[in-house]
Amino acid sequence: MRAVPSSPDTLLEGHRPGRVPRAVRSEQLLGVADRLFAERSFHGASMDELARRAGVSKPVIYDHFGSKEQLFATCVRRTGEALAEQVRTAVRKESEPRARLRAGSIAYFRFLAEQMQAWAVLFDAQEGGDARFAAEAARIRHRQSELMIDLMAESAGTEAGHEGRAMLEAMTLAIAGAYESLSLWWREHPEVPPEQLADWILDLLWPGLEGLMTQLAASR
Amino acid sequence: MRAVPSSPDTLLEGHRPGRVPRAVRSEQLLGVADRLFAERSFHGASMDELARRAGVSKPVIYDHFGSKEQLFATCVRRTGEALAEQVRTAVRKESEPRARLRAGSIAYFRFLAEQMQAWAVLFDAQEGGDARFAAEAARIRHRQSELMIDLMAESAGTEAGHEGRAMLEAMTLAIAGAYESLSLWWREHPEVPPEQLADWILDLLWPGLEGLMTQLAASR
DNA sequence: CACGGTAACCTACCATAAGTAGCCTACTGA
DNA sequence: TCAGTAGGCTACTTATGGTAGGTTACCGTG
Repeated sequence: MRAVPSSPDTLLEGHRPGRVPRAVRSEQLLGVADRLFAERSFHGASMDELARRAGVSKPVIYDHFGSKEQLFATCVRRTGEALAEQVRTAVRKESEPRARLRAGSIAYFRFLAEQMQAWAVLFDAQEGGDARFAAEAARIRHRQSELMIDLMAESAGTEAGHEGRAMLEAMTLAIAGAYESLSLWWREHPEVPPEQLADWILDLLWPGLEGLMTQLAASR
Repeated sequence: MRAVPSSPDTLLEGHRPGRVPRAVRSEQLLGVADRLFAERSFHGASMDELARRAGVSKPVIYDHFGSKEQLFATCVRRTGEALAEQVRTAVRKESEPRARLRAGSIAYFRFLAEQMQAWAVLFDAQEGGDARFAAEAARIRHRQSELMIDLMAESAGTEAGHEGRAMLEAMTLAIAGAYESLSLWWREHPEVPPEQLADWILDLLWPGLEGLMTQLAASR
């Protein structure tokens, strides 16, 4: 075999076929992996296919990412960060707590709608099955909700002490879980607009959230 | 080889070693599988080890359950049903909506506390990784929350129509997701008592929930 | 302008674990 | 007594994550 390294999946400018600088290769591999995981989900994606699609041999991938799980974790983390960034930006455009939460929620669902692909990577992970990225998934969820709460608190000036700390963390995660599940439901009902989803979940969460915040502010 | 089938994991009365009626073997296998999945999580558990522990050969397991995933799904479903039963019973002991939700929540967390093992089976699934039991997990989550809402509605006499239907379903799932995430958090903070968890999440969800219910009742 | 060192890659292989084909054997009822 | 069958077993195949060890293009230096 070993014919001309026939144009791989993604054409990188410059470095014709083979031989590409490490950073570039990494990026390319992550891109291909993102797509692959998105369409086949973690378990269904094989490293052999990934290698084939990337026009590269398996050891190259292992040299870059160590293991399938690490590669997956990296993909998830990147997507999670992009999502967080979107939300953060949207939230910062508003000043009133409820408006901020609403804006953040809409941004969140919009991101999912645009990046169904990335979305799949993010959530099939937890659904998907192995308990292996629990850590990664949890971290994302954690950061996501912490972000929203923090951003809300920005305007409320709350900073809970002792006991309230645990509660805040727990509630934060619970909320993130609610968003996650709702996102899953949305997959089967894509006709519902993001704003609608946001309004629903705000109606559900906001009253209690407001109560918790004033309660925290009082006991500080 | 083929020595005396040396006492397997679980001694079944009657049928000494080998040869056991189908139903009994099924039950025994499910028991061993429950424990195995609980300690090793789906991916980490191998069918070879399961067979070894059960004192049986692999094809027997496949004859009973078809595949590792089906076996796992069965375990999850059973546990989910047990959980639902606990919750249902607890909820029925109260009559006021809020009290019912609280009782259900406490029962939910108590179940998890007592059955950490079963719990692991239920939730590592989603975390765990493969997107393969998504269906099963979703179904459980769905039923779980539907149950709680239905039981609450029992006393409120609400039965939404058209549009509200979708919202109710979505919110129902969101709530289940919140409980799930909270349960995950609880694993790292077992010192918090179930009642405390219940109160926290009630403070978070109840106000909005009440609002949604009256809103539905009005638009009916 | 050789030329040694290293970064980027590859071929071939191993190990594990899911799942299967085909045979054997203890019990049951006629 | 003796089929017929439910309950089991051994021994394989296949798929796939992961690795050992060698090969070639590139680049800075004497």
